[in-house]
Amino acid sequence: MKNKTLITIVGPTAIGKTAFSVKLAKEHNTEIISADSRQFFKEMSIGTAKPTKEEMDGVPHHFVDFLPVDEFYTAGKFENDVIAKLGELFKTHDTVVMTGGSGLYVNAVWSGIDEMPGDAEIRAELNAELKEHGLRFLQQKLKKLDYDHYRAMDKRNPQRVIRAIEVCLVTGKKYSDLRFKTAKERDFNIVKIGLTADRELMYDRINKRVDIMVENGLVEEAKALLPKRELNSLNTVGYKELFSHFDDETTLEFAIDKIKQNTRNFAKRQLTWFKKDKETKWFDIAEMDKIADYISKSEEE
RNA sequence: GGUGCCUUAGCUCAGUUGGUAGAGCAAUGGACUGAAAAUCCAUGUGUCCCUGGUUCGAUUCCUGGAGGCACCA
Repeated sequence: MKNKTLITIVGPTAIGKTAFSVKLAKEHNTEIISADSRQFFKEMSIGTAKPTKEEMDGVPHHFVDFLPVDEFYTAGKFENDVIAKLGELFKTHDTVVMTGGSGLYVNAVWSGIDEMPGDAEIRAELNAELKEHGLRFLQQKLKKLDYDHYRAMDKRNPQRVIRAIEVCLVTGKKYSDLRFKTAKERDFNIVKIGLTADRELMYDRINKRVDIMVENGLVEEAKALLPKRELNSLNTVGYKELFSHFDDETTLEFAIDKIKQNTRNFAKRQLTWFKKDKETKWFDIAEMDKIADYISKSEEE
């Protein structure tokens, strides 16, 4: 019988996860783990809708604002760091709330990620090869290293091809032999809550939030980060569109519309990802009052 | 008011020497185990502005009309 519980709130961006988690955390007198791969970074606040001090309302938030933008972070590290943090928090709390929209990171905490170490240098080399010789060249390379995976995967996705080669080279083993070996059993209960809304309402919330970000100084925040635009952390909706604008490729108005559009597309991708998990219980934001009941029932089991 | 050009998918436009049509973007759906707010894949029926005519058949040609743009007055 597990006596500790991690309540997880997932869902598309701008649906209201932050406000709800703070409320939930206060009710359970506990703290929040954020699983938002862009709110990690100290320099990115307005564009990531990072919760403000006021919004946090006294509830401690972990994994927010803890990395500089030039630090390379991964889902694997996140898993380790969060599990360690949970070990601490569960010493003094029976329940912890995790909230976030980064599906891969959430999954890493829920069920773990396979032991498939990477290497930044090798990846950089492979990216250079991609630029120089093209995707086909890398596909052939992977075909020799791991034919099974080559056959099964989406080989038109350069990121996937590179990652697979990278893992093969670093470990000396086949990617396909390392994958899906892990379905870690956690020593705490996991309650999975999904927040959703009608598409129209969801998009409306996104559009309005982008306008608010601009009012709050998103353009200035992005401008300050322009010199670091090549960093992975800044390949992010809300920033990349403004970098193009600074290049004089687009008007500010066009860039803002593009941010809204890309955010809407992103929200849809989040829904597609989260919907795959059959244990997640979905609630429309109009009926969030029913969630508390669901949680207490889940905890009794 | 005159002359010329334009009116085709949500938007920008291509096209059919007359056999009812297609690109880009958008949109929609999906994939995705260490870059994930990333990356990748799939999906195109729309009174071809309206009206009448010619024709076996018109979105395509002709008449008239409406709207837009440009130039001339």
